[in-house]
Amino acid sequence: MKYIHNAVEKKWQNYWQKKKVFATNENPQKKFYNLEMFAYPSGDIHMGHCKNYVIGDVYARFKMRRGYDVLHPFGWDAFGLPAENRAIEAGIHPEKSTMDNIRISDESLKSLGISYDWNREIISCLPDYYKWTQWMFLLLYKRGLAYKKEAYVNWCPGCQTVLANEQVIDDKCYRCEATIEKRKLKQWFLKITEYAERLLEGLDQLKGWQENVKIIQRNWIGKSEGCDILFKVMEKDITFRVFTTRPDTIYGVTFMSIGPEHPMIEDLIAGNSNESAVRTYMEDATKRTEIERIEKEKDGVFTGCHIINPVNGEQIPIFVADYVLLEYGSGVVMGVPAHDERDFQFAKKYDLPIRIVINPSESELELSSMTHAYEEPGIMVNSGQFSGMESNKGIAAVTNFLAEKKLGGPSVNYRLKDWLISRQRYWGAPIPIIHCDKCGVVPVPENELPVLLPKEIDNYLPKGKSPLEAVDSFINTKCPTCGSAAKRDPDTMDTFVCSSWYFLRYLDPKNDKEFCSKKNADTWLPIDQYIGGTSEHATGHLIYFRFFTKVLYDAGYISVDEPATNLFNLGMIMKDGKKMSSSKGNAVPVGQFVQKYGADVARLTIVFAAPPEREMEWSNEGVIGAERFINRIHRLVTENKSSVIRNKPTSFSKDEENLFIKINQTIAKVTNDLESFKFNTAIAALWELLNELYSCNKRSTVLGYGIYAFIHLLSPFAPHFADELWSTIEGKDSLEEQEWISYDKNYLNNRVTTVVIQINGKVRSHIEIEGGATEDSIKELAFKDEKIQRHLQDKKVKKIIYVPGKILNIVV
RNA sequence: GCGAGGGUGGCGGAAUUGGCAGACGCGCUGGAUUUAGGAUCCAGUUCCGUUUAGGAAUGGGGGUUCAAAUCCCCCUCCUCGCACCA
Repeated sequence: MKYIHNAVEKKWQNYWQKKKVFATNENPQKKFYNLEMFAYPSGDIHMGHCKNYVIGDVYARFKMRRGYDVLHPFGWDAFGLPAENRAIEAGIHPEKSTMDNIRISDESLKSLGISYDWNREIISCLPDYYKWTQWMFLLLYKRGLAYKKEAYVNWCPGCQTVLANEQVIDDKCYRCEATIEKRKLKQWFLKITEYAERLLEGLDQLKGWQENVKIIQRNWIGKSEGCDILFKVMEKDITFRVFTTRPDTIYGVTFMSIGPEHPMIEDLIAGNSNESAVRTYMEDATKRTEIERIEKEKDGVFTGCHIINPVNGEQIPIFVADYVLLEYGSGVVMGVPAHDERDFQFAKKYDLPIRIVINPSESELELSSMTHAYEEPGIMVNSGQFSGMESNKGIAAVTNFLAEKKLGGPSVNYRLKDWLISRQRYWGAPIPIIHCDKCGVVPVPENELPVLLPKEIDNYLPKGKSPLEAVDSFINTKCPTCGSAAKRDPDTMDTFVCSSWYFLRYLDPKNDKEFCSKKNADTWLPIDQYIGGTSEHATGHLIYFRFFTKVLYDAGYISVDEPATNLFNLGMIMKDGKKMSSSKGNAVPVGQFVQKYGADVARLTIVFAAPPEREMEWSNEGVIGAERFINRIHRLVTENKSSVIRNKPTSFSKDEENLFIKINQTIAKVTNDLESFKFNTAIAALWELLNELYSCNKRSTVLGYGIYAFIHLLSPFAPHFADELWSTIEGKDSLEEQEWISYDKNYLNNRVTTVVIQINGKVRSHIEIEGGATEDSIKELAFKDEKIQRHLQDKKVKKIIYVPGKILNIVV
């Protein structure tokens, strides 16, 4: 008799729903916030998406059974490029497409039996959600953390919108892979850089985050300590502030480079003879993509102006050079060719002087034989009063010297840039700002939120500026301050804004007065376990939502300043060596799979194939194994139904005792493995117990108890099947309503232990001992052992090492 | 280039305060049952050695140790992140 999954799985899903088994306890005693990352509704949901849900579900169910009041919600990141691009492909209005997809996706998740509290489902493209996204924007605006500026920004010609730095991967768009261009546009930014230091420091307290993710974030924030130096331009009344980490090389400066986008260039070149040459260079440089700029030989053009070195009064030429980044430091760099490789190449190309000011401590550099810059520390030379000083000390000395003379001083720079959130796209939360000719930028008053995204729109296709600009009823409005005609900001917000605060909305999803009450926030925060793919989110979402948390903390709305104490990062599901996706044609659809094999087989396949944090290959072999596992359990239980008992047996034979020990060991192992996300080895332990129960040739109370325990342990992984088995052994209700099974500490150790006998570290024999055998008695047994005696012939025993209960190593 | 992680049978993977390498699964081999099975059950399955005795083996080389997949050094390959950050 084979197990038929379809009817059974439906039956239990209905039962869970009817009995509200997964409804959140509003007044938790022992709260546990278990959250899987927000996902965009793709409609054709496939196994590649499911790992997140399945792993999170196993953990949530386990925690519930351990007596926690678990909050396990889910919702949809429904705005933004992924959802909109999909809608455009299908030629369907984004709202219809998104809501249809959500319906399908919800069905799929329900068919997998994920233990969400569906009453708390949130959908970020609905007004009752994005009202609060807009509210968040206004909060940031009020706190001076949202501002509009004109800047060179990443423009995706495919998606026809600007993108944040975090959305540009290798010079390409993260959604459509078009090569990114630079455009000078006026855009909204969030001042995440103001939180750079706290985002960096906060990482230290995140003990439950993998070191790897923290390292990536540290690098992304890119703190760099150094010194600012003020340089005066000789020909004009201009002073540049220049950041350097190597003020000890200040005497080696032989030129100055300024980035081609720098706004001061116009002032520098005005009226100079090479004005037009510089303009041409600037235009060419701005047109190049970042990769083109990196890959080509470093070049530049002389501006006609000079700068004065503040420590020795030298006059130094100023170049415009496109290897200088406008966004880092001040966009002006001092050129020290002897001690910086880039400057070295530049100086060689233009035959600029190279002056050695640092020598290695053991030798002296020879200018004529130098092929590369010397970037290591050493001894300062040709450096005025600092000559002879160790360069590492010289950094502080020169910095102090400059500070005293008011020519500069210590400075810190971050690689992190402000977060560009404007999008010239239809499918997003409108930016709640009104532009008035008289009053300027005016925020929409809170009581007028949400600023609704108009549903009726002739053309929502991206076309380089926001489609909302063409919707008169939307764009034309009155200034809230002076009442005269004004226009709304036409852009929508980056979808990562929506996902920066969603974890708070689950705490109070129906509240129409606040994004979340303080009480609920204090009850549930922080997220106890956050689960998802971190590699793709390490520098985006996971920084953004930390940033939002800190802002809300500062504003007094929540009492934590880090959102999640534990973060578990998942590896992706692959198929044929590639990431599973419908566009690559290697997707295994959830609907079809569940129909054919059942949700529990899907779940078991995912958890057994590989450790959750590792990438896993979806294979038919894995499915076969999971299927066989279920059928084997089914047979065992049906054949022994009548002998199942729920109480621990109290008396047994020696064989039965060994089995009882195995049962207790398995309970302990599965419990520990569940706690630490080692789901694959938990299943392996269950297989072991299953095989052992199978090989019992005698029906006994221990076997009966073993089956009882097995069903318990199986339930987080295959909940429908376990509940069904539970009911066939006359269990009441669902296992979800039962406490997690405990083990008997007195039956964790085997009665008989095997001591390995080694000679010179090689295994030669085994001795089985019962109870506590002394070292001497083991030695005695070992030397009587036939195999050992043979190996010891003609040899002298030098030393004997005994590891209690494990190994006896005889050294000869 | 810099940073991080990894390399274990035919395959997915176990084993980390150093203590029997290869748990568990897949596949494969043999058998049982079944009138044909991608079903089920039993047994075997790292490699070399006909069997036994034994030997070799955790990317390669060296070291520490009674004992190394595990610790240290050198090399190599793979994956990921960052990449003109001054």
